[in-house]
Amino acid sequence: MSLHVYNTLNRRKEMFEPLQPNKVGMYVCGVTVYDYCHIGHGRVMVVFDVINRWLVQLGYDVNYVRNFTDVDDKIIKRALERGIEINQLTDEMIAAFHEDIGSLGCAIPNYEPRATAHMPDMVEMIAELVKKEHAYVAPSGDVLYAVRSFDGYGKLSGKNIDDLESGSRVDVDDSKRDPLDFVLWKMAKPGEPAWDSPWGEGRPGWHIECSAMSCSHLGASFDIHGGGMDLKFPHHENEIAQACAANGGDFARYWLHNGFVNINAEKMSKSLDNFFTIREVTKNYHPEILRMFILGTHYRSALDFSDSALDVAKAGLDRLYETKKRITHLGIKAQGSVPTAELSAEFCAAMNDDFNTPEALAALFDVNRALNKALNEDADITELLAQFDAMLSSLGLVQHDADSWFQSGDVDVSRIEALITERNEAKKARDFARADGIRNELIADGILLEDSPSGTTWKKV
RNA sequence: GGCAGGGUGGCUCAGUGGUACGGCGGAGGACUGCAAAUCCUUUAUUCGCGAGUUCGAUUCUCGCCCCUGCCUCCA
Repeated sequence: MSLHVYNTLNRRKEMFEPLQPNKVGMYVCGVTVYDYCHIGHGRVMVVFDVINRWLVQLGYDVNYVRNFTDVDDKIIKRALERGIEINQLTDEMIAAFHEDIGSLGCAIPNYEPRATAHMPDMVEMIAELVKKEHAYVAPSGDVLYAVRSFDGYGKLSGKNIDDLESGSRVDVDDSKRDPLDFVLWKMAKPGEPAWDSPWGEGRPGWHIECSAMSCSHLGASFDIHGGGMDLKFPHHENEIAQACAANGGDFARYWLHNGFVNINAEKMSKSLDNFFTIREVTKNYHPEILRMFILGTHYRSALDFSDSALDVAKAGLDRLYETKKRITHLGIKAQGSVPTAELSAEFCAAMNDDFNTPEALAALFDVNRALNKALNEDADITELLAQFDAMLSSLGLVQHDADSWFQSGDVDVSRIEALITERNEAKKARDFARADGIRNELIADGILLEDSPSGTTWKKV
């Protein structure tokens, strides 16, 4: 079965066919860098990391682009509050972003453009829109996009302009020809960061940067554009209006949107102030647990965040690491990568069906069980191990050393090892009272000893 | 008000026109000096409620109830 993806544009699953055979251009909306990433951001990054991995697994040459919004009102405000330069803030947050997202096991995209590095592209696109009369200069001096000048406006989000206005919460602004018109170029107030433009010193509106950066890296028409569900309207709608009107291309052909992360059945967001940052959560839970948690639910569904959900994710991940640990201790290594044709049919079908990671995980656990069974029976595991490995790397899971997975934290390793040696001697002498005494002593410290034919190991519990 | 998505066992999460995947948890067993891990067996006559279509619906249609989201910055 070939890859099918749910395309928000047409509200159905479609067979995925890239513009150029074997090549995929994918743009994902990144973050505005004024604060640390929360779990919701983490979800987007993990989801599209897995999508990227799968496209690569399918043999596509993927050009993955993810931007940083490093000019914006919130950034200006935050820098002012902290009394630091804007660049200092954005550099700091970009570094933190890389740390956080990297800890989640996400590969770095091919390009990570910053808005401030693409001013000429934006100015050029705005000029084109003005020239084609899709944009106009308002009395305030701001350049606005005229939504009614673009026929397809509302197609992505399934809205029409008149409906939007009837029940609208859109601010009425006299300088706008239509309340839904949005800013392309914003005139700078004194003290604000500003760039030159034919309309005076100012800065770009939020939406134009993604149109300009995606087209500049991927062309006027490209394959995939992704992001969180909340960006569907107005951000992505506006991106389409800008890019299509300016370039005349298709812009993105497949629009992929991931669902929200919820807290107590409510959307996690900055505005509701009910968010957890990645670094907060990973203080208590290994980041890979967060990744497992994210992949346990289909990317388009809502994901309910709670400690108990993370505990469940951890339990599942532990199970996979147990297998890896057994294999590691037996000194067996996987032989290279597995071509897609040889990957488990169930796993492939799941991933090809709009990246159904929960179902893919079910296939993974089936292989996990088969592998342990084979190990118990001392059978040949070459094939199973290759499958196991390929699935894990497709999902970006179990990427750490198995022993350190179970042994992380503050522990006195030499003391544990000494006690293991002492206990082994006691066992040899059939002094089980002493042996159990040692084990209980360690259990009190959160250290669990496990005997196996290949020796005694320990882990933190 | 408009539009969109959802309600599946103790929890979680898939899925399908022919009585339901996986994980966690529970129970029993094998293995073990005992454990742990692993494996095996078991744990929903049932998929929000009502009606319809059908030989047959959790899956399709209609109505209802409830939840969430978008319509303003937001991943």
